[in-house]
Amino acid sequence: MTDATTERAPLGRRERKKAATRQALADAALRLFLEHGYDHVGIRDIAEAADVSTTTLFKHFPGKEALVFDEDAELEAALIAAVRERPEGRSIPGALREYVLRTRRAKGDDADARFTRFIELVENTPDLREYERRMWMRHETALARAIAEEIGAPAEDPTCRALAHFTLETRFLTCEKADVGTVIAGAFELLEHGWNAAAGGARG
Amino acid sequence: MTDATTERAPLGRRERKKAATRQALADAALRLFLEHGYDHVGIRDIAEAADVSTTTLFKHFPGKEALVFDEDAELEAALIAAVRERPEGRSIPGALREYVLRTRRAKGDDADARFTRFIELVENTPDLREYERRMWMRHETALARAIAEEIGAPAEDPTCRALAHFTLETRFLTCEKADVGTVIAGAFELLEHGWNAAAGGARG
DNA sequence: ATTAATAAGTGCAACCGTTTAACTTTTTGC
DNA sequence: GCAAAAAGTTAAACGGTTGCACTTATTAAT
Repeated sequence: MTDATTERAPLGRRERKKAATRQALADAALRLFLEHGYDHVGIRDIAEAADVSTTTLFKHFPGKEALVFDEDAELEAALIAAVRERPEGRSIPGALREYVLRTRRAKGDDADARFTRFIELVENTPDLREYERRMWMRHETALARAIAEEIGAPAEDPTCRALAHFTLETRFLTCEKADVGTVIAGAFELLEHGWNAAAGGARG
Repeated sequence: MTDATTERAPLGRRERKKAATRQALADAALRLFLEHGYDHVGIRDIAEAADVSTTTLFKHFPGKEALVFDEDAELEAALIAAVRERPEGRSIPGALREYVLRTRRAKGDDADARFTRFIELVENTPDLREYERRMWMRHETALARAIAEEIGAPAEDPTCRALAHFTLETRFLTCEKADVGTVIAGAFELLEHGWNAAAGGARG
């Protein structure tokens, strides 16, 4: 999903053109994907729809899947903040559960039909799901370090890393019949109790 | 890895030839991969080394990565058995931890140098790691059902599914400095305590 | 035994995502 | 102004994968 409202620096003629090309590519890609399905749209189609060559496309995006997703620098910051600035008396996995449940993309609530279709596209396209998962999982190390710092454990503490890993994984728990919220709750059932009971006692 | 010792049914001339071709392909692939590295060996190289055409290769294996891995029907059975036939008084996550630690492929212990090189190949090749992960994770549903059945929970119980998912994931916890065993232990630290403390009390 | 149906294997050309290399344009620093 | 660096563009290729038309070998039915 592309969000063009995040510009601030006074960018020169060149960078403006670059951004425009990038945007044209992302727009064309999303439109075509929604129209014909991810697998039925080729890189060459997208490039032509944006009136550039395929080589130019790959200068802007590292691969076909990346055409659909935006930067995620802010995502990691928010994730860490959820741990660091959690309300008084709330446990770390508790704060993480709240964050995951709050930021999970639900299909029905936001009135934006366009966004709903975007979510469906990702969920129904294995390639895109996999790509999103890899992107999301890259935050594991940062999250693990934040958790460890928060409780004064060594940066590589295995339990902290496991909590980080499992927390991030909750977003991709497969759910056939039960709805997503229930499955996530079930997962944190394990994690919260496990964290509280784990050796080391004085965990926040 | 290929293991030719699992034949039992009296197979006809045709299926014998088929198996031979398949074996030739797998052997050639592994040999070439170890020799030159996964990325430096093309499908066409492997096909030629096995003296078949690329079309034939894809009749036997669904993709390049599959040339390296064997069937995994037995793996799932063993996994389920670890839960079902666990010793008296041992908890389910306890049995799973024991199974995971026992069957994890350690580089140094088995005296087979060939096998060691095979493991290194997989671990150093992102494509192969990903493929192995996907194969392994396919057992999630079966494991979740076995766990649920074992404690008399509904087949789709979210906590059981979460335990299954997280258990399988332990094999792919990234570890930069700490060794694998320590990280797995840290993960089960969470899971075992969480499972014991989770609502439902009478869990075995 | 002949024959029809099935399945393995072949060769080739194509498709698709991605990369390379050569070339042109724009920007930047002197 | 001007040369060097950076970014943009293009056509061609590469590597995994698939489709198609065809040959050959095995099995099963008549």
